[in-house]
Amino acid sequence: MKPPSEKSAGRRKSRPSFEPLQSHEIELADFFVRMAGILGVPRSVAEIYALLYVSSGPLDFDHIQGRLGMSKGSVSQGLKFLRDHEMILSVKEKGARRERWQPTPSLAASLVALLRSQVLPALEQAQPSLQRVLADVQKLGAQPEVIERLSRLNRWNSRALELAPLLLPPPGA
Amino acid sequence: MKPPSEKSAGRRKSRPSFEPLQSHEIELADFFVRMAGILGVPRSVAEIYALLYVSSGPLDFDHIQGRLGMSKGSVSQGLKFLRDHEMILSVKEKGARRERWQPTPSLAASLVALLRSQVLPALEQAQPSLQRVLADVQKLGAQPEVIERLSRLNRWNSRALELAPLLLPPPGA
DNA sequence: CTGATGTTTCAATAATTTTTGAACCTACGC
DNA sequence: GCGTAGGTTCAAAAATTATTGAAACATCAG
Repeated sequence: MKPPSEKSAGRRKSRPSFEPLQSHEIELADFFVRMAGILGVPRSVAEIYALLYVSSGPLDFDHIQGRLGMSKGSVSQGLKFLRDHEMILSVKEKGARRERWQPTPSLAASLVALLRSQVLPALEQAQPSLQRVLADVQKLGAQPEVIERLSRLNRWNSRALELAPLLLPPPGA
Repeated sequence: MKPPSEKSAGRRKSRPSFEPLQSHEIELADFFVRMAGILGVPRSVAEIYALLYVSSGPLDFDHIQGRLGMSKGSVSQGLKFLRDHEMILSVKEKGARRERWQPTPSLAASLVALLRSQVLPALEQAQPSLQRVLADVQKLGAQPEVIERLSRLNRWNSRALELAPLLLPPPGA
């Protein structure tokens, strides 16, 4: 029932025991959590990013887990998310086993990648769907007003798809 | 236990019985639900908007509830949300008791209002917080790299706040 | 007023999303 | 190869968010 206390941990593996977050770290995390929330990014991911953001050097897996007090699973998934969206970089020293992480230089670029990954697929998937809907209401002889609305929606979607590569340039360009 | 069947409803109040959604209506709803999801807007709200969007005239409370098959509570809250974000208008005929709803003319303006309401408060609230964080890390003598990052974040936030009124103009301007 | 219609509120429930942790991989140094 | 540090997976639990529906409220016609 009672887990071994931090201090009396066995000899074999001196459980490092990390500092709890400092108030400025918490405050920054709150900021990132809030912003992330708008885009539907989970709290744990935002916390990891915030920690890396205020840290002087790159941090490894165990430090992140220790300082944030979250589970391995969350850290692993969070890092995966941040990696996939090109928001962090691994800095592996030669001869070292573990990876260490830091934010990519540009937060702006990171946000663009994030937006891209959310919005673009939706726009692409919508295209044929919207065209079908428009065709349907035309066939069914709907009011001109409704047809006009749906036409406009279609045009918007097309334009957004054309513009997307410019506004949200893909990583390799 | 057994509710009175649709057809055999009592004389007094001929329960109207609304048509189920047609396939093109469902498809459009899916589109709006998807897009709304990106901004964290709940499904029921998106469905209401979609229905009004493909409907020829304004719809009243009962029609919305009936055709979408959702509860009174959801319809009420959904309409409140859409009203608050200026995404729908009520068209009450004189002498009529119930309100009837239709989308505002510009979906673009609606989206702007929505974004505004999500992003602006976050930016405003963040301002003092970010400044405190920056002050703290300076006082604590952090690495120049970290200080630089946080300075940049601060500048961004300030600029975003300045620009916001231009990009996301408030309703009355 | 009064009664009925139309709408809102909100506590309870349902649905969804996030987090956890233990089992399971994987690759590297030996 | 072998053992193990380092990390991933994923089913179950916890936390959060959305929906329901019955009761309360508001407003208008009579």
